[in-house]
Amino acid sequence: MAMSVPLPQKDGRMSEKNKQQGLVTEGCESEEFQRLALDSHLCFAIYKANHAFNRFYKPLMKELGITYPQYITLLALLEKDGQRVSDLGETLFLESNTLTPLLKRLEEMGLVKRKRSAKDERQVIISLTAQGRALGQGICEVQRCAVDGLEMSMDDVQHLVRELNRVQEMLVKAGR
Amino acid sequence: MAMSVPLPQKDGRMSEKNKQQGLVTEGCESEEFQRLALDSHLCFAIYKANHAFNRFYKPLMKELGITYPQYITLLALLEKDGQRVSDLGETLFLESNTLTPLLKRLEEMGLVKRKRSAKDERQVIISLTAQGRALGQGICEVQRCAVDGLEMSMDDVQHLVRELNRVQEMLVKAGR
DNA sequence: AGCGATTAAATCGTTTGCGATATAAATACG
DNA sequence: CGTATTTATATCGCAAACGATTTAATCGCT
Repeated sequence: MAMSVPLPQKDGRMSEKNKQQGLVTEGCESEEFQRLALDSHLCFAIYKANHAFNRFYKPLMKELGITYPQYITLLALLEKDGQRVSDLGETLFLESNTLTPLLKRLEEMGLVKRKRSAKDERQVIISLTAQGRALGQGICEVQRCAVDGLEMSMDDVQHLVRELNRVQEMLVKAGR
Repeated sequence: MAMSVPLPQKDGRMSEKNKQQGLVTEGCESEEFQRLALDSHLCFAIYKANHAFNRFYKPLMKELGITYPQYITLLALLEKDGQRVSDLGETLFLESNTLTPLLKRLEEMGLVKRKRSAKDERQVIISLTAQGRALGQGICEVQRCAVDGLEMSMDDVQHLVRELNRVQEMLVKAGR
Protein backbone atom coordinates (compact mmCIF):
# COMPACT_ATOMS: atom_id res chain seq x y z
CA MET A 1 0.00 0.00 0.00
CA ALA A 2 1.01 3.55 0.26
CA MET A 3 2.17 6.41 2.33
CA SER A 4 1.08 10.00 2.38
CA VAL A 5 -1.79 9.97 0.05
CA PRO A 6 -2.23 12.66 -2.55
CA LEU A 7 -5.83 13.53 -1.95
CA PRO A 8 -7.85 14.73 -4.88
CA GLN A 9 -7.96 18.29 -3.73
CA LYS A 10 -9.49 21.24 -5.44
CA ASP A 11 -6.97 23.63 -3.99
CA GLY A 12 -3.69 22.20 -2.92
CA ARG A 13 -3.47 24.31 0.21
CA MET A 14 -3.85 23.23 3.76
CA SER A 15 -6.96 24.50 5.46
CA GLU A 16 -6.53 26.98 8.28
CA LYS A 17 -8.34 24.55 10.52
CA ASN A 18 -5.89 21.79 9.78
CA LYS A 19 -2.96 24.09 10.34
CA GLN A 20 -4.08 25.26 13.74
CA GLN A 21 -5.15 21.81 14.79
CA GLY A 22 -1.60 20.70 14.28
CA LEU A 23 -2.64 18.11 11.76
CA VAL A 24 0.61 18.53 9.96
CA THR A 25 3.93 18.00 11.59
CA GLU A 26 6.10 21.04 11.92
CA GLY A 27 8.95 21.28 9.47
CA CYS A 28 7.08 19.57 6.69
CA GLU A 29 7.30 22.66 4.55
CA SER A 30 11.06 22.25 4.48
CA GLU A 31 13.08 21.01 1.57
CA GLU A 32 13.33 17.64 3.22
CA PHE A 33 9.58 17.42 3.24
CA GLN A 34 9.70 17.61 -0.51
CA ARG A 35 11.64 14.38 -0.53
CA LEU A 36 9.28 12.89 2.02
CA ALA A 37 6.33 13.83 -0.08
CA LEU A 38 7.98 12.37 -3.14
CA ASP A 39 8.59 9.17 -1.32
CA SER A 40 4.97 9.09 -0.47
CA HIS A 41 4.07 9.46 -4.06
CA LEU A 42 6.39 6.65 -5.08
CA CYS A 43 4.96 4.34 -2.50
CA PHE A 44 1.45 5.27 -3.44
CA ALA A 45 2.23 5.14 -7.15
CA ILE A 46 3.37 1.56 -6.76
CA TYR A 47 0.30 0.74 -4.72
CA LYS A 48 -1.90 2.29 -7.40
CA ALA A 49 -0.14 0.56 -10.28
CA ASN A 50 -0.37 -2.78 -8.52
CA HIS A 51 -4.01 -2.14 -7.83
CA ALA A 52 -4.54 -1.25 -11.47
CA PHE A 53 -2.90 -4.47 -12.64
CA ASN A 54 -5.11 -6.36 -10.25
CA ARG A 55 -8.25 -4.72 -11.51
CA PHE A 56 -7.18 -5.01 -15.11
CA TYR A 57 -6.45 -8.71 -14.89
CA LYS A 58 -9.39 -9.60 -12.70
CA PRO A 59 -12.08 -9.91 -15.37
CA LEU A 60 -9.65 -11.79 -17.62
CA MET A 61 -8.69 -14.02 -14.70
CA LYS A 62 -12.32 -14.60 -13.95
CA GLU A 63 -12.83 -16.09 -17.39
CA LEU A 64 -10.03 -18.51 -16.64
CA GLY A 65 -11.59 -19.23 -13.28
CA ILE A 66 -8.57 -18.22 -11.21
CA THR A 67 -7.51 -15.32 -9.01
CA TYR A 68 -4.60 -12.94 -9.49
CA PRO A 69 -2.26 -14.57 -6.96
CA GLN A 70 -3.09 -17.93 -8.47
CA TYR A 71 -2.21 -16.46 -11.86
CA ILE A 72 1.14 -15.20 -10.57
CA THR A 73 1.83 -18.61 -9.09
CA LEU A 74 1.03 -20.35 -12.35
CA LEU A 75 3.30 -17.88 -14.15
CA ALA A 76 6.14 -18.86 -11.85
CA LEU A 77 5.45 -22.52 -12.56
CA LEU A 78 5.32 -21.88 -16.30
CA GLU A 79 8.79 -20.43 -16.08
CA LYS A 80 10.08 -23.32 -14.00
CA ASP A 81 7.99 -26.37 -13.32
CA GLY A 82 8.48 -28.83 -10.51
CA GLN A 83 9.51 -26.33 -7.85
CA ARG A 84 9.32 -26.92 -4.14
CA VAL A 85 6.89 -24.85 -2.09
CA SER A 86 9.79 -22.96 -0.58
CA ASP A 87 11.24 -22.24 -4.03
CA LEU A 88 7.95 -20.77 -5.11
CA GLY A 89 7.87 -18.84 -1.88
CA GLU A 90 11.26 -17.35 -2.57
CA THR A 91 10.16 -16.31 -6.03
CA LEU A 92 6.85 -14.87 -4.92
CA PHE A 93 7.90 -13.55 -1.51
CA LEU A 94 5.37 -15.78 0.16
CA GLU A 95 5.63 -18.58 2.69
CA SER A 96 3.93 -21.88 3.19
CA ASN A 97 1.25 -20.32 5.37
CA THR A 98 0.03 -18.47 2.29
CA LEU A 99 1.09 -20.88 -0.42
CA THR A 100 -0.21 -24.12 0.99
CA PRO A 101 -3.89 -23.16 0.92
CA LEU A 102 -3.48 -21.46 -2.44
CA LEU A 103 -1.78 -24.50 -3.95
CA LYS A 104 -4.42 -26.78 -2.48
CA ARG A 105 -7.05 -24.76 -4.31
CA LEU A 106 -5.09 -25.02 -7.53
CA GLU A 107 -4.82 -28.74 -6.91
CA GLU A 108 -8.56 -29.06 -6.33
CA MET A 109 -9.06 -27.25 -9.62
CA GLY A 110 -6.80 -29.83 -11.25
CA LEU A 111 -4.22 -27.26 -12.34
CA VAL A 112 -1.24 -28.46 -10.31
CA LYS A 113 -0.02 -31.60 -8.60
CA ARG A 114 1.42 -31.60 -5.09
CA LYS A 115 3.72 -34.47 -4.33
CA ARG A 116 6.17 -35.23 -1.55
CA SER A 117 9.74 -35.51 -2.73
CA ALA A 118 11.14 -39.03 -2.53
CA LYS A 119 14.58 -37.80 -1.58
CA ASP A 120 13.30 -35.58 1.23
CA GLU A 121 9.85 -36.31 2.52
CA ARG A 122 9.60 -32.85 4.04
CA GLN A 123 9.54 -31.20 0.67
CA VAL A 124 6.50 -30.88 -1.53
CA ILE A 125 7.06 -30.59 -5.26
CA ILE A 126 4.56 -28.55 -7.25
CA SER A 127 4.10 -29.31 -10.92
CA LEU A 128 1.63 -28.24 -13.54
CA THR A 129 -0.93 -30.70 -14.83
CA ALA A 130 -1.73 -30.85 -18.51
CA GLN A 131 -4.76 -28.74 -17.70
CA GLY A 132 -2.63 -26.25 -15.82
CA ARG A 133 -0.24 -25.98 -18.75
CA ALA A 134 -3.15 -25.56 -21.09
CA LEU A 135 -4.30 -22.65 -18.99
CA GLY A 136 -0.91 -21.14 -19.69
CA GLN A 137 -2.05 -20.66 -23.25
CA GLY A 138 -4.97 -18.62 -21.97
CA ILE A 139 -2.52 -16.67 -19.89
CA CYS A 140 -0.61 -15.70 -23.00
CA GLU A 141 -3.90 -14.39 -24.33
CA VAL A 142 -4.38 -12.37 -21.19
CA GLN A 143 -0.94 -10.91 -21.50
CA ARG A 144 -1.53 -10.01 -25.11
CA CYS A 145 -4.49 -7.93 -23.95
CA ALA A 146 -2.39 -6.29 -21.29
CA VAL A 147 0.45 -5.49 -23.63
CA ASP A 148 -1.84 -4.03 -26.23
CA GLY A 149 -3.50 -1.92 -23.57
CA LEU A 150 -0.26 -0.56 -22.23
CA GLU A 151 0.83 1.20 -25.41
CA MET A 152 4.39 1.53 -24.19
CA SER A 153 7.56 0.85 -26.07
CA MET A 154 9.57 -2.18 -25.07
CA ASP A 155 12.41 0.09 -24.06
CA ASP A 156 10.18 2.09 -21.74
CA VAL A 157 8.85 -1.07 -20.16
CA GLN A 158 12.34 -2.45 -19.75
CA HIS A 159 13.55 0.71 -18.08
CA LEU A 160 10.57 0.79 -15.76
CA VAL A 161 11.15 -2.80 -14.74
CA ARG A 162 14.78 -2.09 -13.95
CA GLU A 163 13.91 0.93 -11.83
CA LEU A 164 11.27 -0.98 -9.91
CA ASN A 165 13.65 -3.81 -9.21
CA ARG A 166 16.16 -1.26 -8.02
CA VAL A 167 13.65 0.20 -5.58
CA GLN A 168 12.69 -3.24 -4.40
CA GLU A 169 16.29 -4.24 -3.77
CA MET A 170 17.00 -1.04 -1.90
CA LEU A 171 13.99 -1.53 0.32
CA VAL A 172 15.03 -5.08 1.07
CA LYS A 173 18.56 -3.93 1.81
CA ALA A 174 17.38 -1.04 3.97
CA GLY A 175 14.97 -3.24 5.87
CA ARG A 176 17.69 -5.31 7.46
CA MET B 1 -1.94 -32.17 15.40
CA ALA B 2 -1.42 -34.38 12.39
CA MET B 3 -0.71 -32.70 9.08
CA SER B 4 -4.21 -33.58 8.06
CA VAL B 5 -2.73 -36.13 5.66
CA PRO B 6 -2.66 -33.68 2.81
CA LEU B 7 -0.18 -35.78 0.93
CA PRO B 8 1.07 -39.32 1.10
CA GLN B 9 4.10 -39.12 3.33
CA LYS B 10 5.74 -42.47 2.78
CA ASP B 11 5.13 -43.76 -0.68
CA GLY B 12 5.92 -40.47 -2.33
CA ARG B 13 8.28 -41.29 -5.15
CA MET B 14 8.85 -38.78 -7.86
CA SER B 15 7.74 -40.05 -11.21
CA GLU B 16 10.02 -39.98 -14.20
CA LYS B 17 7.56 -37.66 -15.77
CA ASN B 18 7.95 -35.21 -12.94
CA LYS B 19 11.70 -35.35 -12.99
CA GLN B 20 12.02 -34.52 -16.60
CA GLN B 21 9.09 -32.16 -16.61
CA GLY B 22 9.74 -29.39 -19.05
CA LEU B 23 10.22 -25.88 -17.93
CA VAL B 24 8.91 -23.69 -20.70
CA THR B 25 5.62 -23.42 -22.43
CA GLU B 26 5.58 -24.46 -26.04
CA GLY B 27 5.53 -21.80 -28.69
CA CYS B 28 6.88 -18.98 -26.55
CA GLU B 29 10.20 -18.48 -28.28
CA SER B 30 8.81 -16.01 -30.77
CA GLU B 31 9.43 -12.31 -30.90
CA GLU B 32 6.00 -11.82 -29.50
CA PHE B 33 7.02 -13.87 -26.51
CA GLN B 34 9.59 -11.23 -25.76
CA ARG B 35 6.85 -8.70 -25.26
CA LEU B 36 4.74 -11.11 -23.30
CA ALA B 37 7.62 -11.92 -21.03
CA LEU B 38 8.28 -8.25 -20.53
CA ASP B 39 4.72 -7.60 -19.60
CA SER B 40 4.80 -10.30 -17.01
CA HIS B 41 8.06 -8.87 -15.78
CA LEU B 42 6.49 -5.45 -15.41
CA CYS B 43 3.49 -6.84 -13.64
CA PHE B 44 5.74 -8.88 -11.42
CA ALA B 45 8.17 -6.03 -10.77
CA ILE B 46 5.31 -3.90 -9.51
CA TYR B 47 4.07 -6.79 -7.42
CA LYS B 48 7.53 -7.22 -5.91
CA ALA B 49 8.08 -3.54 -5.22
CA ASN B 50 4.71 -3.30 -3.56
CA HIS B 51 5.57 -6.27 -1.37
CA ALA B 52 8.89 -4.70 -0.51
CA PHE B 53 7.24 -1.49 0.63
CA ASN B 54 4.85 -3.51 2.72
CA ARG B 55 7.61 -5.50 4.37
CA PHE B 56 9.75 -2.43 4.87
CA TYR B 57 7.05 -0.48 6.66
CA LYS B 58 5.71 -3.33 8.75
CA PRO B 59 8.22 -3.24 11.64
CA LEU B 60 7.93 0.55 11.82
CA MET B 61 4.16 0.25 11.93
CA LYS B 62 4.38 -2.34 14.65
CA GLU B 63 6.06 0.16 16.94
CA LEU B 64 3.10 2.46 16.45
CA GLY B 65 0.75 -0.40 17.24
CA ILE B 66 -1.11 -0.24 13.95
CA THR B 67 -1.13 -2.07 10.66
CA TYR B 68 -0.05 -0.71 7.32
CA PRO B 69 -3.53 -0.12 5.89
CA GLN B 70 -4.55 1.53 9.15
CA TYR B 71 -1.50 3.75 8.85
CA ILE B 72 -2.44 4.79 5.35
CA THR B 73 -5.96 5.54 6.42
CA LEU B 74 -4.67 7.72 9.24
CA LEU B 75 -2.39 9.49 6.76
CA ALA B 76 -5.34 10.28 4.55
CA LEU B 77 -7.17 11.65 7.57
CA LEU B 78 -4.15 13.69 8.60
CA GLU B 79 -4.19 15.37 5.23
CA LYS B 80 -7.91 15.94 5.43
CA ASP B 81 -9.89 15.28 8.56
CA GLY B 82 -13.62 14.65 8.78
CA GLN B 83 -14.00 12.72 5.54
CA ARG B 84 -16.87 10.45 4.69
CA VAL B 85 -16.20 6.74 4.34
CA SER B 86 -16.71 6.99 0.60
CA ASP B 87 -14.25 9.91 0.35
CA LEU B 88 -11.62 7.81 2.05
CA GLY B 89 -12.51 4.99 -0.28
CA GLU B 90 -12.01 7.13 -3.36
CA THR B 91 -8.58 8.16 -2.15
CA LEU B 92 -7.47 4.68 -1.17
CA PHE B 93 -9.25 2.70 -3.89
CA LEU B 94 -11.22 0.86 -1.24
CA GLU B 95 -14.89 0.53 -0.48
CA SER B 96 -17.00 0.34 2.63
CA ASN B 97 -16.73 -3.44 2.75
CA THR B 98 -13.03 -3.03 3.50
CA LEU B 99 -13.09 0.32 5.25
CA THR B 100 -15.92 -0.20 7.71
CA PRO B 101 -14.22 -3.00 9.67
CA LEU B 102 -10.88 -1.22 9.51
CA LEU B 103 -12.37 2.03 10.80
CA LYS B 104 -14.17 0.19 13.56
CA ARG B 105 -10.84 -1.16 14.74
CA LEU B 106 -9.33 2.31 14.67
CA GLU B 107 -12.32 3.50 16.66
CA GLU B 108 -11.83 0.75 19.25
CA MET B 109 -8.21 1.83 19.56
CA GLY B 110 -9.43 5.35 20.21
CA LEU B 111 -7.73 6.81 17.15
CA VAL B 112 -10.79 7.95 15.18
CA LYS B 113 -14.43 8.85 15.75
CA ARG B 114 -17.26 7.58 13.54
CA LYS B 115 -20.34 9.75 13.45
CA ARG B 116 -23.41 9.82 11.25
CA SER B 117 -23.79 13.08 9.40
CA ALA B 118 -26.70 15.15 10.61
CA LYS B 119 -27.38 16.45 7.11
CA ASP B 120 -27.45 13.00 5.54
CA GLU B 121 -27.97 10.11 7.87
CA ARG B 122 -26.56 7.69 5.32
CA GLN B 123 -23.10 9.17 5.55
CA VAL B 124 -20.59 8.41 8.27
CA ILE B 125 -18.00 11.07 9.02
CA ILE B 126 -14.60 9.90 10.18
CA SER B 127 -12.47 12.22 12.27
CA LEU B 128 -9.24 11.84 14.19
CA THR B 129 -9.20 11.89 17.95
CA ALA B 130 -6.45 13.76 19.80
CA GLN B 131 -4.75 10.41 20.23
CA GLY B 132 -5.01 9.67 16.53
CA ARG B 133 -3.55 13.02 15.66
CA ALA B 134 -0.73 12.46 18.14
CA LEU B 135 0.16 9.27 16.34
CA GLY B 136 0.72 11.39 13.24
CA GLN B 137 3.89 12.68 14.81
CA GLY B 138 5.46 9.25 14.59
CA ILE B 139 4.49 9.06 10.98
CA CYS B 140 7.02 11.60 9.74
CA GLU B 141 9.69 9.52 11.45
CA VAL B 142 8.58 6.52 9.48
CA GLN B 143 8.74 8.47 6.27
CA ARG B 144 12.21 9.71 7.08
CA CYS B 145 13.39 6.11 7.49
CA ALA B 146 11.88 5.20 4.14
CA VAL B 147 13.58 8.02 2.33
CA ASP B 148 16.96 7.31 3.85
CA GLY B 149 16.63 3.68 2.86
CA LEU B 150 15.83 4.43 -0.73
CA GLU B 151 19.00 6.34 -1.59
CA MET B 152 17.54 7.65 -4.80
CA SER B 153 17.73 11.11 -6.27
CA MET B 154 14.56 13.16 -6.44
CA ASP B 155 14.75 13.14 -10.21
CA ASP B 156 14.88 9.38 -10.37
CA VAL B 157 11.96 9.06 -7.99
CA GLN B 158 9.96 11.64 -9.88
CA HIS B 159 10.54 9.93 -13.18
CA LEU B 160 9.59 6.58 -11.73
CA VAL B 161 6.42 7.99 -10.24
CA ARG B 162 5.43 9.50 -13.57
CA GLU B 163 6.01 6.24 -15.40
CA LEU B 164 4.03 4.27 -12.84
CA ASN B 165 1.16 6.69 -12.97
CA ARG B 166 1.26 6.41 -16.74
CA VAL B 167 1.03 2.63 -16.52
CA GLN B 168 -1.77 2.89 -14.00
CA GLU B 169 -3.75 5.27 -16.15
CA MET B 170 -3.28 3.15 -19.23
CA LEU B 171 -4.43 0.06 -17.39
CA VAL B 172 -7.50 1.86 -16.11
CA LYS B 173 -8.22 3.17 -19.60
CA ALA B 174 -7.63 -0.21 -21.23
CA GLY B 175 -9.81 -1.95 -18.67
CA ARG B 176 -12.98 -0.24 -19.78
C1' DA C 1 -47.28 13.70 -1.30
C1' DG C 2 -46.09 8.99 -2.95
C1' DC C 3 -43.10 5.66 -4.70
C1' DG C 4 -39.49 3.68 -7.40
C1' DA C 5 -34.56 4.59 -8.19
C1' DT C 6 -30.33 5.88 -6.35
C1' DT C 7 -26.85 6.37 -2.84
C1' DA C 8 -24.00 5.31 1.53
C1' DA C 9 -22.67 2.21 4.59
C1' DA C 10 -22.81 -2.21 6.50
C1' DT C 11 -22.82 -7.32 6.22
C1' DC C 12 -21.51 -11.86 4.39
C1' DG C 13 -18.52 -15.27 2.28
C1' DT C 14 -14.19 -16.33 0.12
C1' DT C 15 -9.30 -15.60 -0.84
C1' DT C 16 -5.08 -13.68 0.48
C1' DG C 17 -1.22 -12.31 3.67
C1' DC C 18 1.28 -13.05 7.70
C1' DG C 19 2.95 -13.89 12.64
C1' DA C 20 3.08 -17.61 15.67
C1' DT C 21 3.05 -22.24 16.39
C1' DA C 22 2.81 -27.30 15.35
C1' DT C 23 4.26 -31.40 13.02
C1' DA C 24 7.17 -34.49 10.71
C1' DA C 25 11.43 -35.52 8.37
C1' DA C 26 16.34 -34.94 8.01
C1' DT C 27 20.67 -33.69 10.01
C1' DA C 28 24.20 -32.92 13.67
C1' DC C 29 26.59 -34.40 17.28
C1' DG C 30 27.93 -36.55 21.56
C1' DC D 1 23.35 -45.29 17.47
C1' DG D 2 19.92 -42.01 19.80
C1' DT D 3 18.67 -37.59 20.89
C1' DA D 4 18.77 -32.47 20.13
C1' DT D 5 18.53 -29.29 16.48
C1' DT D 6 17.31 -27.71 12.12
C1' DT D 7 14.43 -27.61 8.06
C1' DA D 8 10.05 -27.88 5.20
C1' DT D 9 5.49 -27.74 5.25
C1' DA D 10 1.15 -27.20 7.41
C1' DT D 11 -2.17 -25.12 10.73
C1' DC D 12 -4.34 -21.37 13.31
C1' DG D 13 -6.10 -16.85 14.09
C1' DC D 14 -6.63 -12.31 12.68
C1' DA D 15 -6.50 -8.37 9.32
C1' DA D 16 -7.43 -7.09 4.86
C1' DA D 17 -9.42 -7.03 -0.06
C1' DC D 18 -13.39 -7.61 -2.70
C1' DG D 19 -17.78 -9.33 -5.09
C1' DA D 20 -22.44 -9.72 -3.91
C1' DT D 21 -26.15 -8.56 -1.21
C1' DT D 22 -28.75 -5.88 2.42
C1' DT D 23 -30.49 -1.95 4.89
C1' DA D 24 -31.65 2.61 5.43
C1' DA D 25 -31.84 7.33 3.89
C1' DT D 26 -32.36 10.49 0.17
C1' DC D 27 -33.59 11.87 -4.48
C1' DG D 28 -36.36 12.28 -8.60
C1' DC D 29 -40.33 12.15 -11.06
C1' DT D 30 -45.12 12.38 -11.79
